[in-house]
Amino acid sequence: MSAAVELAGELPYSRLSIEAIAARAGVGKQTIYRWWPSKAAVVLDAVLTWSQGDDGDLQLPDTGDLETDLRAVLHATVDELNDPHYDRPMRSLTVAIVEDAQLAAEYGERLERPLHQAKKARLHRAQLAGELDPEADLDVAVEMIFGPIMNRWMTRSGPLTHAYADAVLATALAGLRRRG
Amino acid sequence: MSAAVELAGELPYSRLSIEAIAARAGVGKQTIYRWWPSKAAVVLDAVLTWSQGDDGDLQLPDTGDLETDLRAVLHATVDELNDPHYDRPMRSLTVAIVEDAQLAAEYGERLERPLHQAKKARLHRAQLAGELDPEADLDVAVEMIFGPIMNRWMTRSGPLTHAYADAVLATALAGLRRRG
Amino acid sequence: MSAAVELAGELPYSRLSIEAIAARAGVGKQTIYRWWPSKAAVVLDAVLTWSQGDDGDLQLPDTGDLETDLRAVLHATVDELNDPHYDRPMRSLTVAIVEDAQLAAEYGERLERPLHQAKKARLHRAQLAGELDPEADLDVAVEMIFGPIMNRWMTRSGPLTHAYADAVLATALAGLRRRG
Amino acid sequence: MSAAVELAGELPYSRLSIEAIAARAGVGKQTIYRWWPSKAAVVLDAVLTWSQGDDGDLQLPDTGDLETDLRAVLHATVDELNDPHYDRPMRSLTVAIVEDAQLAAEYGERLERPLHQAKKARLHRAQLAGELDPEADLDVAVEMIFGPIMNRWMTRSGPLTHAYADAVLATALAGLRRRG
DNA sequence: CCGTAAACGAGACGGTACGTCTTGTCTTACA
DNA sequence: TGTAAGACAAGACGTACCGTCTCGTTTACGG
Repeated sequence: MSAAVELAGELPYSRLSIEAIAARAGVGKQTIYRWWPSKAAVVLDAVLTWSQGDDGDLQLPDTGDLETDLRAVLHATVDELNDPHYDRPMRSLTVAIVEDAQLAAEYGERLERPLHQAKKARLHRAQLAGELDPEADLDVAVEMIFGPIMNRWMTRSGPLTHAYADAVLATALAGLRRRG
Repeated sequence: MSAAVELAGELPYSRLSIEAIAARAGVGKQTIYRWWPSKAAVVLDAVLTWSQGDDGDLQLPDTGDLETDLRAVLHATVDELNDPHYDRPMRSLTVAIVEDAQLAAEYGERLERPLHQAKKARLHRAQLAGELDPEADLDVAVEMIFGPIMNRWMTRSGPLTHAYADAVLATALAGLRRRG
Repeated sequence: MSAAVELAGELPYSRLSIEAIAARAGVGKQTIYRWWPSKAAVVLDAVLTWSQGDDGDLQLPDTGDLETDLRAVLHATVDELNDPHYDRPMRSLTVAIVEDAQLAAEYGERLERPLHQAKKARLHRAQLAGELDPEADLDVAVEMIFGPIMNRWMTRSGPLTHAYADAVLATALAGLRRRG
Repeated sequence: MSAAVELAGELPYSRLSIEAIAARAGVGKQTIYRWWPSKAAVVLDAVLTWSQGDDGDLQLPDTGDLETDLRAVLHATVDELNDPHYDRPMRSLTVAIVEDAQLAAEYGERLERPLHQAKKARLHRAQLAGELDPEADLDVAVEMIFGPIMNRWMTRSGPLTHAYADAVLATALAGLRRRG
């Protein structure tokens, strides 16, 4: 239910109760327990449902210039991460994932992997176009670009700005570009 | 109290109760509430106490070859992150940090920043030695190297191996090295 | 629950905890709070349940001789008050009543009044038979007979014996008998 | 300390805490524990201190007419019992007495007995004057007169009025007067 | 078109933990 | 030396939720 997303947007994960979700949804507790094994699973499904609009555009933009395209994606990502409506439910989900390996696997399968594949596909096209080193490991490459940003978001180790995203992107691409 | 670390090593954060910590420490609950405002703060102090041995060696190795030195540090980091005795309390702390901006700030101040400074100092020496681009933003540089690894640890988005660390390091340094 | 009576028979009221009653009854604390507003109310209901056997015999003996009948009742009352199994829960209930006017009202309604009415009815029959002054206020009369005994029990201002009860009864009846 | 009386006048016994008494008196808790073994003992001493003004007039009025004199005493007693400033601390003390036989003994010794003796002395003079049966047990007589009133006060089994006191007194004296 | 069974809302239940309060003991620091 | 101040271990308070378990009551499908 999307009632879970509402509440996840209002409360930190630890304050989020199945009881409250059920009440908000106008639903008996048992109905929730019938369909999900844990609060974490509810949150995962809630976030999945909520972000299902994204599922269609599993295609990153491709103008022919990788850095331009990725910059657009990173800026959008940064904007989302700075938007409380996205930030709060996502933090709840992240908490669940950090605690629970089982859930992390399901999250990886259902939400992260498709996104990862889309990013990797864009990098692969760039590699074929000679923009990137043909030897580069593209899984690592995706994580070089997005990992530092996600890490800064999670730990709030610094301000999450377009400028930061640009710096990360520039450095990562510099390391990934064709040598020699 | 280090009794908190013990329990944090046995249970996920959500199952970790102040009641249990107090009982294990042979202490009244009120004593804990007197000194810490929340479970999260207890966990932070517990981890700080526990890792205080590290506080002295705020000096990264310096053999003259940056990549060798960082590789050693990253391998050690990866090994720690793969050790359940370190992983479990650290995940508890991470959960607390993801949920609570206040705590994240305190964590940044007391544990992360000194480590960050040490890493940055090593990079700075490499920059002076001409191993890195003199224009490079070293804060970003540190996060380029450690961010992807921490992110993979947290989200378990892939195996956390020495090889992965090496790949991240190589790519990051390639992007940071002197151009032209 | 009659588990409350057990505990009320073992501990003074101030040491009697809802936690302990719940544990002894094999019941969650919330279940008690759901049904009773306070420890006092639990004790009242416990005593009511426990003494419900008495509810049927709301008829005092009537041999035709009032003093004989009342003596029997008073002796039984004194014996009960001297029996720890009765004394201890009853003291708990009394403490609750002395402290809490609300509870006193409910106690009066549900336990004391029926007993009072039964006593008054016996006195009324005696009054019709000419054993008592037709002008006597029978509510006062009941309290003249039982009040001093209950007061001695509560305050332990002296030994609570059959002889004492007899002396009270004799004096009270002397004051209540037909004048002239 | 008379600070205890203040608080006993504001709160029911169960809410009265040694901590609060100490704080109100500007005194360390330990100082209280040094001098009194329990909260009950503090309350007893507080009430004793507070009512020590009465200690002098251990003489009941003696106009020559017993009923008139006792009526005056009973009316004063009833008025006190209906005055919250007296009622509340006294209820606290009563609760302590009902629960604790030890304290009841001390209370009997230090507060109740002198009053009882004064009442008994007045009855004794009446007995000598031929107003009462020379055979009457005066201890019982005192309790016949005061017991019903104290009992009605404690249990709130009915309104505590001058009229009630008069009725009790009249009945008791009727039973105690010279027979034949 | 109706009987029946699944899923439902509601919410009581035995429990665990919360964060607060008080108890009686023990320690510190000042006067 | 004695006292206020207050930390401490212990444990009860009353509340919030947990996950399980009946309860009737809708729906909605197969006979």
